[in-house]
Amino acid sequence: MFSNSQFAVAVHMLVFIARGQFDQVTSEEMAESVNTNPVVIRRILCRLARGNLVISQPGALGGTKLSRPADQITLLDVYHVIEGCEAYCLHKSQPSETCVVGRNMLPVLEGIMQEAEAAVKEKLSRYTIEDVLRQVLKL
Amino acid sequence: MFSNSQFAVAVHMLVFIARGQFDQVTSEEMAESVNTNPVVIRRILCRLARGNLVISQPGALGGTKLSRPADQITLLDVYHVIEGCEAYCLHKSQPSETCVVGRNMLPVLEGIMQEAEAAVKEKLSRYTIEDVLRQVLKL
DNA sequence: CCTTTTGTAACCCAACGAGTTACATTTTAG
DNA sequence: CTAAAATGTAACTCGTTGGGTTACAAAAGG
Repeated sequence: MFSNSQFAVAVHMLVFIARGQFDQVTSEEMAESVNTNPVVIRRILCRLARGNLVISQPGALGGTKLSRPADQITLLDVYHVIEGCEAYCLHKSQPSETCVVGRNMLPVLEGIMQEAEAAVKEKLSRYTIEDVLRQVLKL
Repeated sequence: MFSNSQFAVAVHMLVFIARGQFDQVTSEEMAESVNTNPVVIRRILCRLARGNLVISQPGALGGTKLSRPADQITLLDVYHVIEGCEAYCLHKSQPSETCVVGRNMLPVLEGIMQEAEAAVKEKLSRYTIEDVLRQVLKL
């Protein structure tokens, strides 16, 4: 969960796009706001597009826009697109099969971690890109 | 949050110690159950000891025991000891100061992430090592 | 046809996690 | 007093990963 900066950058990008209501935005412009390389932006952009959060157009006058209004994109949507499959990290090596604790620890921990992750998702679902944009502009 | 296996291993260790109610347990025994190197165990053990969750004794017949009953150690206690300071990852490079979004994104995200982390902590506080041990033995 | 932009591949490098060896220190047994 | 067993910790390796960078094919408008 959030072990790299991709989620934060993705939210930043979406908010940046949302602010310029009408026009499309280029990866160059986003890179400048985030202060990183455009390729880093485009890598994340790809995933956002595949997750149907944005629509990108190549070519001159190309760029990216939101696929739907900013108040209909939640941070949970972003989380789903970015975090992929493994949200948390458990044992690296398979614990002992001959020890009761070793044998059963993983499934038990799995259950607890999923519960924790569900709590996070619930929180994230309560914020939209619009909400974040509003908070950003209010500061 | 949980970007490495230390939290899982720490819980594993504590449950392992709790199961052997009376005796002390050696890092060697824990390493066998977790299936890793004893030094990996002792590194985590150190932090658990400094966090007053366990008491370790060097020397022959030495080992480790819980500092208090297993039903008085929550997973939140473990989280506090293991996760240290930075629980989540935001931007790697400081965003643009000249862009409204760039300038204000970090504090806004910080607030949201702290709320998410609080939700996780709340969930973790509801489980004790005793609870986990019971679940493990029931499987 | 030229320019602009996305989409991706390929590479480098720094950071980090985990495993391992080694050893000083502590403590008990004999 | 010495040997053995255990913790505590430093130091090293190695594989993985994240992020930055260059390069280039493909798309699209003027």
